[in-house]
Order: sequence, then structure tokens, then C-alpha cells
Amino acid sequence: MKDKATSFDIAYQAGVSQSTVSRALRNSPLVNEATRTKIQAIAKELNYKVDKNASNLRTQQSDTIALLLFEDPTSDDSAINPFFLSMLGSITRACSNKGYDLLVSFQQASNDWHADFEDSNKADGLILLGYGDFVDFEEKLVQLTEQGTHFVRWGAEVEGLPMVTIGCDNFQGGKEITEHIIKQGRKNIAFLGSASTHAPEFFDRYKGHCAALKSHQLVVNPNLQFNALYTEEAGYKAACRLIESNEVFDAICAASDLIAIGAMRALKEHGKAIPDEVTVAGFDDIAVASFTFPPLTTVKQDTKIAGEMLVDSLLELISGKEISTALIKPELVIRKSCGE
Amino acid sequence: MKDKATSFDIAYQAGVSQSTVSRALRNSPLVNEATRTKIQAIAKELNYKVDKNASNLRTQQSDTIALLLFEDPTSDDSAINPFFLSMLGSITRACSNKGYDLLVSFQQASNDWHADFEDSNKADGLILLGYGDFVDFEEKLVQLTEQGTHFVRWGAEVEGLPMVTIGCDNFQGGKEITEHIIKQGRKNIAFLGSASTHAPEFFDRYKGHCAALKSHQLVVNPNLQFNALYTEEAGYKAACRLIESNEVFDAICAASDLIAIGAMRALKEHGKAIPDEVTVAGFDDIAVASFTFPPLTTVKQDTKIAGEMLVDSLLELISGKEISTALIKPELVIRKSCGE
DNA sequence: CTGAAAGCGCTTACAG
DNA sequence: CTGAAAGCGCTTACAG
Repeated sequence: MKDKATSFDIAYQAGVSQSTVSRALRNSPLVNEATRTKIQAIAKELNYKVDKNASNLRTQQSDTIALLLFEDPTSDDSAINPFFLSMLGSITRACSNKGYDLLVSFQQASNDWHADFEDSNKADGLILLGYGDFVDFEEKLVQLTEQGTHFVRWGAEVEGLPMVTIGCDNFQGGKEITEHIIKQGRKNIAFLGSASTHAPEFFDRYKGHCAALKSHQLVVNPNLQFNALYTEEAGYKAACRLIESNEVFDAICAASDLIAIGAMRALKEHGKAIPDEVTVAGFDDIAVASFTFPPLTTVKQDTKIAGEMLVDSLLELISGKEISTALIKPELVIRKSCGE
Repeated sequence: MKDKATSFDIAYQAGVSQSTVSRALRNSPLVNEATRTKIQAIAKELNYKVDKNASNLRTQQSDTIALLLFEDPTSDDSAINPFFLSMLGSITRACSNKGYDLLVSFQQASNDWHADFEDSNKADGLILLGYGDFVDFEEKLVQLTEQGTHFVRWGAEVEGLPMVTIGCDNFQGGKEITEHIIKQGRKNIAFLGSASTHAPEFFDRYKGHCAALKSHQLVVNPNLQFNALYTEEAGYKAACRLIESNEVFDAICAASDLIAIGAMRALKEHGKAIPDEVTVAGFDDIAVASFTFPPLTTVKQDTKIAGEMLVDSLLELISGKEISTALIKPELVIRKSCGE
């Protein structure tokens, strides 16, 4: 059982040429019905599978997509950001549905990750997903584009960056959640999350947040914005700084669920009741969000739709079509952390 | 920039033969130091990458591992069981560290998934991960073994099944968590989770559970075991049946965290206080477990270690070594759902 | 230390 | 509808 059958073995058994075997297995209309049936039966019996390396080498395409997940710094443990884990799941599914294989790889944003997969013909295109200082890898994205690599990225649309981006309408999401908080009667809303070009997605959420404040005649108090990046721990620390700042606040609008969860921990430790004294809102709607206490009001980024859009766009790009930047609609998910 | 450079292009520029280029790029000691340096410089400049398809075809190995995640039935949405998602993350990391690529694929347990990846030379070996009715795919596992496919699986050791398994010591885990529950003064402990050969991991946990009861002179009441498989919803329903059964119980030992979380929902709906009236324990220690209210006492299966063991074992198997079944040690994680 | 050559297992243009 | 043949881009035994 050890030696794998080749198309020549099948040709021999079927009494035809190897070319005909290849055609038959690819369901070429050129092949006689009876011949095809016979060949396919033999192939099945021999447990024959087309050698992908040979066929890819010949056709110069791999029917494989590479997903690059980058994180900086790489966390020690296997605790990948749950939002990206969920995206990974959804992308895997979407690839399966399209008959593509998916190569998954972690990358340090600092590495020379850019075109390895496509240049080595392991993949027909790339999906880029992750976080890290955007300013750091902006130039790599430009490089990728210049090399003509087929790729799509998940993230924020950045002005002046000529590349296709699939992302969430973060501005809209930040606006809607803030309006919800305001509707619950809060007026002094702190924003926990970095607000700079280093983290464009958060920045867009912040801009939406500010827009909502203004449209309700509320002041944007810059002292109520505290930097925080990605982790629960960062959220916890930002909330501690907020509490110690002695600024008046009755609500927290966090740039992500993880930050919100960290903030809730800080609030509890400081004896602040949620939502009575301080309401808390997140962003992402990761699985954990419905199990916090109280359950977290947040903005859902639909990872199922996002994964499908990323894969669909990439496949169109590979097939030579023009694709354009697209934003998915954020969706307010009201639970109890902002009051009923 | 569009046409990819080949080793012939480099040979031409360097004024050597293509064979020498190939050797130099593989750091063969046969190549003159100066020649090697020169060739590598040119390769870098041309942005040359070895074509994986060609090199795999030639060497007949792919430096790629395939991860098959199977689920039956496949859920509609992207909500993969969080435990497996975490495993996926850890396996991805472990592969990176070993210089292997990882192909990820979802499979219906019912499909003809078995040897596609290895037979088509896309991967050197397989990691099998997932759930579904074990009885259904037992024969496929046997088939895989007979075909000489290189694979390791995550799961329970099953008697009489001659294949390598990496798993958690589920018996021990079930025993420890039950002893903890007993130590908190509970005597009527319900077990929520299937206890049959269709779900061997749960069955082992149940056996450990029963062993703990017996060693503390408690009766094993079969009416307190309720079937539930994998989902929060299943846990919710099992707990409802338990409550409606009018059996006396003061604790729930769930076969997984998701089941435990569903059970907590049912208890809350029926006005039962956790942990005062009923204590609840889970299994897995998924990320959500620390955010439930009250936080869930559970048994941790360390996915980081598990992922590394799976990858390490598979690589040894591929390299021709003998490997043997191994169990990772479960770890009691005490939070508040079983009392302080 | 280097080169010429075979061959990995396919796909497909070409000829019939 | 079928076959003989070229060629995808490498790696490596063989000869020097």
C-alpha cells in the first residue's frame, strides 16, 4: 500500500495512454464516456489522487490561499485575539466552500513576510489579518502592491493608500454605540482605545464616537480618551488611569470587547456598579461578550460575512477582476452593561 | 515585476550553472563560499523564491501538515467550538516554530476525508481534531492506519484501536473535579454529558466522576446522568430535563464548559442560585470560563501543550520514528461556581 | 568545487 | 476521440 499510484499505472491498467487518463480524471469532454468511466473506476480502486505538486507546477496555480495572521508583539501563549480566531474560522469555512485550501501562518509584523507564499507558488493569493503598529507595516503593504502580489487585507481604509481593504465601518459603529450610550442618559463618556494613525481602526471608532457627541451637543473632552491596545490587560490599565484621573465620567466606550472586559474588572475592583454608576460598551461582539457580568453591550462585526467577503474578493482579484474596498455594516448588540 | 525569476535566471546572471544555484540556495557545503554569497545576493535582489511545487515534486515531501477539523453536523455559522479554535491557534504556532506550513480544512465526518491530503502530496501528515459520533468514524481511522497514512489524532484512547492518540487524561480530570465538588460539601451531583462509546472523551470523564463518588462512599445515581453533546444549547436542555426530573441535586458536573454555561443559564431561569443552591463545574477551561457569572470552576486542558505534542508527535512519525499514545495532565482551575 | 543530465508527475498544444 | 511529446522548475546522482 505504500507506493502511490501515478497516472501511468492507471493508463497501463486501462490500456490507454497517460494523456487520456489525465483528461478523463479532469472530466474533459474530449474523452469517450465509456473510457472515462473505466478510468475513473480504476483510479478509485487504486486510491489514486492527482499529485498536487505536479499539477500545480504544470498549471502554475495552487488553488490555495494563504492567511497571514500577524501580531506584534507575539504573545507567548496560544491566546490569540478571539476576534481574529473567529475570523480564522470563518475564512477557513469560506475557503472550503470555494474549493480552495487554506494555509495559515503566524507572522511577526517585523518579519519579511510579504510575498513568500505567493512567490514560492504555495498560494495564489494572500489574506492579511492582524494588528500591530500600522505605521510600521504600511510600507510593506505598499511593497506588496508594487510586486503585484494578489492580496486583500482586513482593516481600516487609509487615505492615500492605494489598495483594496475589507473592513468594518468603524466610524459608523463608533457613532452608533455612542448614540446608544447617550440615549441611556449618560453625558460624560470616556473612550478607552488608542486614537492615532498607529491604530486606524480604533481611530475611526473614536472619530465616530466624537461625531455622535457633537451631534448631541456634548463636549468632546480629550482628557477622557485613554490609550489602550488590544488586550484585556490594556483595558484594565486604561480604566485604572481613568479612575485615578479624577475626571468625572458615567460611561465607558471601549474600542474593543477585550478592552471593555478589562475596564469592567477595574471598575469592579474600585467598587463602581455596572451599569448603575458606569455603563460600559465594547466593540467586536466576541463570544465572551454575552457571558460577562453584566452581559456586554457592543457592536458586532459579523465575522462570517467578513470571512466570506475576504475570500470572495481575493478570488476575484486572482481571476483578474477589479475589486474595490468594501465595508461591512456594524450592528449594535444591546445587552445589559449600558442599562436596559 | 510580474514574471517570477527561476534558478536559471540567477545562474545566467551569476555566470554559473543552474545546479550550482540550487546548491548554493540550499546552503550545500559543496559550493564555494564566494560563489554562494554571490548567488544568494542575486537571488535576494531578484526577489527569488524557490518554487515549492517544483521542489516538493522533486523531493517528494512538502514540509506541510494538514489539520482536519471535523464536525458533525456542521454548524451553519462560523461558531466553531472554542476549545478547538484554541487548539487550532496552538497548532498553527507549533507548526511555525518547526518550519512547517499548516493547511487547515473543515471536514464533515461523513465525507471521504481520509487520505486526500497526504495522497495528493499536499501534506506529509495529518492532525485529526474534532468531534462527532466516534462510532461513525472509527472505521475511517482504521482505514487511514491501513493505508499507512501518517497521522495523529486528538481524543480519547480507545481500547483495541491500534493507533496513536494524543489526549487529555479525561478519567483523571473527571475524578479531580468531582472530588473538588465533594470537598465543597455536595452529595447529589448530576453529570451532564453523554456517557457512551459514541463520545469516548465524555465517557472517560464520566467514569472518573463515578470513581470519585465511589471512593467517597457516595452512590452513583444513574438518574442523575443526562446526555448532552458539545453545545451550550445541549447543556441548557439537559439541565432543564434535570430540573424537571425532580431528582434531588445540589451540584452539576458538566462534561464541557459549554455544557456548563448552558446549565447555568437554565439554573438562573429557574431561580436557582449558583453556587449557593447548586454548584456548577465545567471541563476545558475555554476563555469564556473566567468571564461567566460566577466564574466557572473547571478542568483545564492545556491547548498550548496539546498543540505542541500533536505537532511533535506527527513530525516524529513522519521522520520514521515510533511514537506512542500520550495523555496530558488535566489541571483543576478553581473559580467561584463551586463555592469559595 | 562545478556542470550536464535525468527525472519528479502531471497538463496540454499538436498531430492524427 | 486518442497518443506522443514537451515542459513546468526544481534536486541530486554521476562524472569530472
